[in-house]
Order: sequence, then C-alpha cells, then structure tokens
Amino acid sequence: MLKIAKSVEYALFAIKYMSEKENKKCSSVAEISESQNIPFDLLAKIMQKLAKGGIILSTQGIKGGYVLNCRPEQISLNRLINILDKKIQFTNCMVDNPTTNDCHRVKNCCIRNPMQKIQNRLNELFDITTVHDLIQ
Amino acid sequence: MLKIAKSVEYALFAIKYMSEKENKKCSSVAEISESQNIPFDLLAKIMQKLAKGGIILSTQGIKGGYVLNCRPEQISLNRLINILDKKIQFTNCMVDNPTTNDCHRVKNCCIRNPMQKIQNRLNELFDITTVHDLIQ
DNA sequence: TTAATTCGGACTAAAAAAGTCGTATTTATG
DNA sequence: CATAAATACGACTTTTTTAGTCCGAATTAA
Repeated sequence: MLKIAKSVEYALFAIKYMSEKENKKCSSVAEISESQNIPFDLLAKIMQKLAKGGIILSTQGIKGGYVLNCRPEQISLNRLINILDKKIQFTNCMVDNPTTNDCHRVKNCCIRNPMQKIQNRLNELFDITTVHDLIQ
Repeated sequence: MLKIAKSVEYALFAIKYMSEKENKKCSSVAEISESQNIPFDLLAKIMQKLAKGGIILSTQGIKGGYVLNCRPEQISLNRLINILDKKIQFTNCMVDNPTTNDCHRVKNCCIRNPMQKIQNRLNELFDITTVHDLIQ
C-alpha cells in the first residue's frame, strides 16, 4: 500500500536515459532495457503507454525507437502515474458517482469527504513534482 | 496502488463508534461489527492491533470489550497506518540500509533521494492529519 | 527480402490484501 | 464451579493486484 508502481520507477529511468541522449537521437527498447536493467517486455509495454500518453514519440521499423516529446521539467509525477498505473484512489468510493458497488455506504459516509480532501492534497503534491525533480 | 488499506478504513469507523459511546463504556467487536457492517473476524484482528498500538484498551472476559485510550484528535493517520498496515514505502529501497536484495541499484541510484523527499512530504501530511479530521 | 524494430493483446506467475477458521484464555455471573 | 460471552493469536484460504512473459502482426531502412 502507498507504493509507487514499478512501471513508474522504470519509466523514470527510461526518461532519464532518453533525456541524456545527445542530438535527440532515438533509443530502442533493447538499448534502454539493457543499460538500465529493466525487463525488455515490460519496458516495451511501458514505452507504448508513454507514447500513447504523449510523453515520447515513436518511430517504427528498423532504426526506429523512441524520443522524448517533452522535457522532464514538463512532466508531472501525477501525469506519469495516471498514464502508467491508474489515478490515485485512496478508497473505492473516490470516484465521481459512487454506487453501492463501490461501497455500500455510498454517499452518506462520514469519511468520504475528509478522505477526499487528503487525497486532493496528495494529488497537488504529485502535480507539482516533476520527473526532473525525481531523476537528478 | 496509493490506496488506503481497508483495515485503516474499518478502524476509522470503529474509532468513531467508540468515540460516540456515552460514559466511556466499552464496546464489543460483535457490537461494532454489526452496527458498522464490518466482517467480525477481520475487525477482531484490527481491534487487537489497535490495542497493541495503544489506541484502545481491552478488557477480557464476558462483559469485556474495548474503549478508546486517546481522543481522535490525538491519533494521526500515519500512526493508524503504521499500526495496521505498514510504513509508507514508495519504493523497495526506502529502508534504512538498503541491500541489493531491496534493489540492485542500491545506494548509487539517482531517484532514491528525490523519491525519499516526496515520501517525507506525504508522511508530514499524514502526520498532521488526525482521525478526528477524518471522521466528522 | 530480410532483420530490427514497434504494436497490441493474451497469458502466467508472484505478491499482497482481504477475509475466514479454530482453539485457547479470560472473567462475570448464576 | 460451570457456563457463556468475550478477547487473543496464529494458521489458513480466497481474491485482487502487480509484475513479468509470450506470441504474432505491422512497419521500415537497407
């Protein structure tokens, strides 16, 4: 509980690697996987999600690979988590319109609102934290 | 990921229940379990941990049960999490003396320190948040 | 045409969380 | 002193989530 997903960790290393590449040359998954000690198949999936999320750009085919699409200063930790993992959700009822399926207490629950506030504070923290802050 | 353990949630309801009991009378697990819709066996384990953690006091035998040992204002969310779940640990290496078993990168890891700082911020947030804040 | 690459989904394995069960101990009360 | 209602504690099972693997397809430079 209250752990950062491995995929987010791996993404940080991958982004750092790409950010240090000279001339904006693209990097292949194999290259990053080997140099950073990240399982190839897992990293491949992570990179695809990062590409879909607009953080990196992909080039297919031989000589293909990925390049950063934004600077690490522009990527928030929260964005990374949302793309790779899922939104921060302290409790099951922390969704827009909770049903009895999410929690039998549903709306008239005394802890829902206070919990929501704490969760918001965490979201703020993760919004102002950038990948650049995390990889130096 | 980044979810509050169910046991912490249940503990909040139990503490609220006990705090509303008149005359500091003790409450049995059965009583709380039924009124709050929490599985009996699970709540029993939670109450034992809360007792060991000094948050409640137990009386054994028939007519036994639990009473609060401190006011909800005096119990931080962090304390509750530490007692019932485990310490907040963003990454495997967020321990005092990480070994290669925790992470092969061990100490010379560029994300360890920055991550530690963010984790500290969360710990601060959970330290200043009290159970009272969460159950109103 | 080939080889190195990304794409995308299905699958498996491992770990963690949630929940259950059984037995022992304690103690007020008839 | 026997009983019933309570806590104590550990082992176990089930469910859910995370991490990791595999495979076949599409793409593209040479």
